[in-house]
Amino acid sequence: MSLSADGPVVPEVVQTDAESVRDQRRRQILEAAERAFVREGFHGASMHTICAEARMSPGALYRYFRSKEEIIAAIAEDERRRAFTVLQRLEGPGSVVDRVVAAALAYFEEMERPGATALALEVMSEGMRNTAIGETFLCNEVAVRDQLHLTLAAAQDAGEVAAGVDLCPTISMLMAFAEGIVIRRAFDPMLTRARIEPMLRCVTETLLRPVEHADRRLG
Amino acid sequence: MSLSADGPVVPEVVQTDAESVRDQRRRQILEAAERAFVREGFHGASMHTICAEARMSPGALYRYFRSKEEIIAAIAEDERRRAFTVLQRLEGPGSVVDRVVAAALAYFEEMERPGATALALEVMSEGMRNTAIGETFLCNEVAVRDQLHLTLAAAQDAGEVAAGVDLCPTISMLMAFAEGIVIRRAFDPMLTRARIEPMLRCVTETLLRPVEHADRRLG
DNA sequence: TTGCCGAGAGCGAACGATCATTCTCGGGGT
DNA sequence: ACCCCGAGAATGATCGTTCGCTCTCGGCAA
Repeated sequence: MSLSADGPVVPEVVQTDAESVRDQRRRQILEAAERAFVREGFHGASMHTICAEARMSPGALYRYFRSKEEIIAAIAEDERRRAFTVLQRLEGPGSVVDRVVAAALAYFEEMERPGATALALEVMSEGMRNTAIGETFLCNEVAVRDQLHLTLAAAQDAGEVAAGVDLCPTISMLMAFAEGIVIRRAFDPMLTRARIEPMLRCVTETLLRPVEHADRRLG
Repeated sequence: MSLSADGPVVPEVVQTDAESVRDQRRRQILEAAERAFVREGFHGASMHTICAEARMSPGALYRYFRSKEEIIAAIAEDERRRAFTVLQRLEGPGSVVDRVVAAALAYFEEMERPGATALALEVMSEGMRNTAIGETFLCNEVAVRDQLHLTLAAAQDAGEVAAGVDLCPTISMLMAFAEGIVIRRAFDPMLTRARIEPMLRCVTETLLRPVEHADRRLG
């Protein structure tokens, strides 16, 4: 990065600070916008509301974001990045079931942030239409699915997942279950982590075991 | 209701026809609004768009609905009613697992209607804020939960569901799973009924079996 | 039959409010 | 001196809603 070896040039600290100030302003706006969107939705919240929430004039705000759409896109991308981060748990220690459950629990914890679920629902709604936000959302879905596939395929090779399990629909089921729990948790205070975990683990084990077509009854 | 016993008054048939025409217009508007909302969301779609979709002028439309909010509420209530209807499957023949799975499959079929999932997501988003639509949504959630509780409690009394199963969180899990599958299906064409059914059945059986705390490994 | 009547459906321009965005301009740092 | 930042008024567009008007149609007196 240093262009000259000895000249005092512009100290990197200053440049970093300057960028940091700009980034800080952007983050301030994004956090304000997030609060506004949680309260009133992407289309329900006006720029004036966001400005008020960020304690900024429209003129100032528009120096950092070119449009409302750009703010929404940035927030959707943040959401994407955060959701994807929990998949690091897939590379931790323990059995494959342990790791999948750990990732799911981390996801639930992540979504406990106030309004996180409301925001996710908003992103999903937007994702159903063919907007740019939808692109981001679908891209993330594919990335999550790929990551899960890598983990489960390795576990299957190692004999930890039954050979007869068709991974793709199984992954869909796991993702559906996790997503469904997140949404339900927003309305249902009974769904604590302590109550979720054993069932989640049980279901995960069931899904990764060989398919049993025999008609079973409870004993 | 009849003020005179023998007078010819106004024949009821005429009145019925008049109401039918009005109901037909209302349904025409609701269907148009639904299409518009699916395309652009509750807040994204304007009354002009809805009017164009319904081939009506604003003046005409406002004779049938007092506000946009009223249209949204009517659509949310339709959604609620439809979703609740599938629970009739809980009273059909077969084991409790059969019946729960049948209800879930009926729900998936119901949600295959174009845009149904988009609409449901929109209703959920709105439901997260404390609007009147949220009231409708939560009311429906409770009704579904109660109905499931009745069925499962009866099955538990009959010994068909393990006595150790805590029904309330189990019901939450079942609902979460079903809802998650519906949402995922909107993005994932792989989730056909044929692929879903065995896994759904397997998971349902697992959830209704006694909790096993012992650490199990695949054989 | 003809002509007039009132009711209600429907139309589309128009309303005030609010939307996202831009313009103008004063103040502070270099 | 310059320059960029930020404030806040102003912009045209669009929002949900209303208003004044026309058209249609059934009933009734002549």
